[in-house]
Amino acid sequence: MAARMTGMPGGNLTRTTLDTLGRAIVTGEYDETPFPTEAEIGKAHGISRSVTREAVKMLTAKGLVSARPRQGTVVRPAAAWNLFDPDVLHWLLDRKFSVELLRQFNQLRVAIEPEAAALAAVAADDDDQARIADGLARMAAAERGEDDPLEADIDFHVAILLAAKNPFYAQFREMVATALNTSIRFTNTIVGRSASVEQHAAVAEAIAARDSVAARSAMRALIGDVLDLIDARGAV
Amino acid sequence: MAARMTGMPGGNLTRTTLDTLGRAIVTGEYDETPFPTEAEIGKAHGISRSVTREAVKMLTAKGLVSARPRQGTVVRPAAAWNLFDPDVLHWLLDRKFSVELLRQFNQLRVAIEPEAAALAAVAADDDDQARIADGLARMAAAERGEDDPLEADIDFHVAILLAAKNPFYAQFREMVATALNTSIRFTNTIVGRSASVEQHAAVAEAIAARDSVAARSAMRALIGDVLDLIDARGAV
DNA sequence: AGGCGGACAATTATACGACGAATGCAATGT
DNA sequence: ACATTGCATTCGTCGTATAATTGTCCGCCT
Repeated sequence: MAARMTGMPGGNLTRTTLDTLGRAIVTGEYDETPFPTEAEIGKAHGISRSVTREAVKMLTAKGLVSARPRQGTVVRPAAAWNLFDPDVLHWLLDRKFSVELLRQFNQLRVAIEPEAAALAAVAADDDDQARIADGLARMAAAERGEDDPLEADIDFHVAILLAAKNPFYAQFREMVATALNTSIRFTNTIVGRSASVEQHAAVAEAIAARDSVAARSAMRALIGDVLDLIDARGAV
Repeated sequence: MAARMTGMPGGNLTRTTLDTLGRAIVTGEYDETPFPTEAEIGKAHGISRSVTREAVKMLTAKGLVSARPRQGTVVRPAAAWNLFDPDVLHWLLDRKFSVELLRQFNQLRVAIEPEAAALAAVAADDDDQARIADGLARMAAAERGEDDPLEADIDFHVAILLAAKNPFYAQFREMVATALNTSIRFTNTIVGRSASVEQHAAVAEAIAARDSVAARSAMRALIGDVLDLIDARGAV
């Protein structure tokens, strides 16, 4: 009887259940219908109540639901969701690729990354500089078709986030990675990225020259362009 | 035999266990000694394994630990922690009030809040404007000893974050609140906040005038001053 | 008739016990 | 010395039972 979904990646039952429920919640599957009870979830997925409870507890930890006796488990308003949780963000970006969400996320990037570049200009050590330079080199190589453009782009931005030497900025690492990953098909199909490498180079040079102000404005220009692109497209 | 810690706030056993374990982890209690087994945790706290597992699962959801059979549960490196989780941030700020952490957090605020103010200048509706004005008024009142300065300050900043009309910015709501809450005893004991109200007023006026640029720079100046304060103190 | 209080029921919270699966480690044999 | 095998440990999963909480509803009192 048990579903025995051991074929799924992650192997672990609780994890797969968490994923399924998380996705269902962010796709608004329980906006009208009430969230099922533990017993119902278990029956529907062919899992025991222990597994169900652990998955629900993890959803609770991420702010997606809250549970009380007699009331049942209820989906919390989206404002209470922990958007910076990698899982939650992943589910959100996967659900249907909303341009609106992409715009909002890049509005965040335009705040974070310029400041990260400014901090990096001050705090980056030799390893950080090397990593940034490497990311840039890979972007240039990708331009010539010799490397993966997405990976290179991600590496570059992540290198700067890490070079800021601030754990809060480092936190955006996985977020930027997943967001870039899902947004690339959008931004890249619109415009050639010929200018992009130059802009990235400007950022890298400013950081290498330890010029905080220049690094900040270069990065702001870079992401600002992406935002303009999205706004232009979104306003259609 | 069971500890019956029903006197604790939050009432719920799993929650209190989560809190205890979370605090222990961020205070580095398991940096040397290995993380205990589920059975050990249960025995130590006088709780069943179910509760233990659910608490550990929540820690897993927040990125603090990872578990594998035979290997046991291990504390993940701090870089993997979900710093933007309200619980995690709370535990961190509570642990011993590190000036370094406060500085790093305000380095984040100096990225977020000016941009939020700029967005608010564009997107704020009448309710948002009213809330911002109210926060400012309360700060002024607090200046005269007629209101709680901390609450007023928090309300003001939160109002701007919400006015940005971007869920990612709204996310910082609880973070700024808790951080301000714990940092107030630090920043407030150093300098009188006479100038502070004026700076806040400048931000509010710029937003009311729908002047993004002015709002951004005013907010940047405000938090920049806080940062300078911390840097001056931290550099002793 | 209307408000109020208590019984009832539904649902999560907690607990206990058992078995399975994975895996690091050691013993063992070649 | 090395590969293989067996073992012990620990998390993973399951099932069931009981407690606690609280919304709902019914009946009683005013």
